[in-house]
Amino acid sequence: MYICARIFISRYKRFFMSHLELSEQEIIRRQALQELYDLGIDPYPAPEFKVTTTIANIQEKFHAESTDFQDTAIAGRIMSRRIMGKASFAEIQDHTGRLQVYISRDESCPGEDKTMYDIVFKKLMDIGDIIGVEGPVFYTKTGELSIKVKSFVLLSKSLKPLPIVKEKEGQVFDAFSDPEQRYRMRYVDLIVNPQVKDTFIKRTKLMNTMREYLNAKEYLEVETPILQPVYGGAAARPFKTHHNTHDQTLYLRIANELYLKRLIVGGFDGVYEFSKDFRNEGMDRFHNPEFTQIELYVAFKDYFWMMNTVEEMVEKIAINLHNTTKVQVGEHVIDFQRPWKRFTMFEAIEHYTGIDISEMDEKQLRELCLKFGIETDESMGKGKLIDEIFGEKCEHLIIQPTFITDYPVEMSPLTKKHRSKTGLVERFEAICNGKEICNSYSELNDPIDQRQRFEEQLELGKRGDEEAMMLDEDFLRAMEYGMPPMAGIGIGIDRLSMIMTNSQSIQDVLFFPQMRPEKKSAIDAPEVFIALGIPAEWVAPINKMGFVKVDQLKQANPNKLFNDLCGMNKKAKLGLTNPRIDDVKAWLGQ
RNA sequence: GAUUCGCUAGCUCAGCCGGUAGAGCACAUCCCUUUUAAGGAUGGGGUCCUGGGUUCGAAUCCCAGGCGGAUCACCA
Repeated sequence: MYICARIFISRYKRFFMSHLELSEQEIIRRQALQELYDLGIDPYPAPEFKVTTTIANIQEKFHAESTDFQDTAIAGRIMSRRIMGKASFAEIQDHTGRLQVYISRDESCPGEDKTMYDIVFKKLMDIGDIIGVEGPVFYTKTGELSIKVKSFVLLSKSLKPLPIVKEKEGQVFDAFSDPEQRYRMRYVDLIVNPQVKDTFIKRTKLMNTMREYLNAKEYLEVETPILQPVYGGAAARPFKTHHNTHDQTLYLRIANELYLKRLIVGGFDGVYEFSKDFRNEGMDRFHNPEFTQIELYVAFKDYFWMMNTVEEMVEKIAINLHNTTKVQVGEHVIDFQRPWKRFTMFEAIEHYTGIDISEMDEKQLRELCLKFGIETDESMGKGKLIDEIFGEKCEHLIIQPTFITDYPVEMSPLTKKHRSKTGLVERFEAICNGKEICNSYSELNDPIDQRQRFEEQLELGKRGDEEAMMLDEDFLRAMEYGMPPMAGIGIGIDRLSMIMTNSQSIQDVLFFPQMRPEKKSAIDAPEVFIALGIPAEWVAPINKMGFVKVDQLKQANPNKLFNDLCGMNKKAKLGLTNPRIDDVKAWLGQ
């Protein structure tokens, strides 16, 4: 009895309930799926489908006199269909583009049996299905490049209707543009919005350009720990996790700087890593909790050398992606042609505010912040105040790629002191489109100085700076063995990708940006309803009426519920035996 | 976290001085052998985000909540 009920429930879940939950179009597609099986057609076949070319290749190489492309086979997704009796047109999309195919009944079914065209193509296939087609390439009467289909095969049946986006002369109709849906269902976004694919191809090309550039210089691409017992190398709040075996707290890395430097101590000349870093902070159009940066460390170089290197590398990226050093970003055209402008931080502040702060002490800087309307608090040292002034008054105004050099020592605990200017360090950031795209220094390699800087950080931490760095004893030990002088840099891949692809939001350059979990309304399992004495087949209709929890159902008016259920049975042609009013009252415990 | 805007059919959106829920595309049926954002005709399709309140009556007005966008704050 128990087993019988289980079997019944599971069958009913699969067919009956599922149908009530699905949209009409989804039900129709599932019926088509069954009809395909009935015709002996596997909607998800195993054998390889051999494509002979890509759509882009056809579009590029075919012309009216071509004798190639007589036996062309392509595979892709049906994006539109126009059925005109014995002849139809469909658009197929592969990974390179879209092409029209022409399917006529007599060309695709030369024999007596016209089932493939009349039933399979016209009735059982839908927009979104993935098919393979074979036939010659030709131009239609209206001059549209097409494939005349001699045969076709269904490769994957689509059960959910795609959003239909149409476009003519650059004007887009019915765009699939809701950001939430685009980011949550990136696969759909990629199918219907071709420019999205392009953005991500550019992002990969950007990283490949860097990789090729650095490999050509024989720097070694390495991997370092993501789970770190002591996080460091940047100022940020971390994600915290726990390793059971060692009963140990671990942090997801906020940067990989300290590990790469250990490798330089170990004797590598140049190392780099594309690293996913994690910072437990706010989210907006420039910030995602996980993000990518490349960090590069090269022994025996200084920050001037690094400026030249990053300039050259980023210029190369612009050229590889756009065939020019000029890139359209929002309203601006940004030119990455070398050499980039260079300002010291003091020069930049003087340039944008007219005030020379190079001789000011902490008190004067605090007063200046007050004058500029910049909020300050007691935890802020001199360096932080200068950084605030720069951030508030300069950074957003810098559109063309510009190096800002020579930062205050307080903000840069891992940076070598300036060779000639006291109170400053040999550090630069490149600013572009009002945002930092990289951060670099002549790296501190004096272990005594480094220990002192860490201790100053601890002091800042005590003053309330939540981002002050932790003291990393193992890193200091490495440095005590002797660390070569070196230049190091971190480049934000997401930020740079945004600029290089003219994207407004970091979410547009991440395939799967972090989002809140999708809300699932709490519902009671069918068994809970059945326990009230409700026949299994009536649970789905009751759910459909909005009663998804039994508590909710018990509040219902039994007379109305009885009427509604009988009404639904009739209207939706469920073919069920109506309950009696006393049954309904019994379910509700009345 | 704060402010603000949005959530209506599979998709894009209208309706919002309260009175039977709409359009285009998509879908279904029929007709049609070269169409192109779209062949023609007919038709089906809704928990108007959720919950509460006001009211004879709420997609619409009020309150609370959910999710998302934008701006701001922290940060790369």
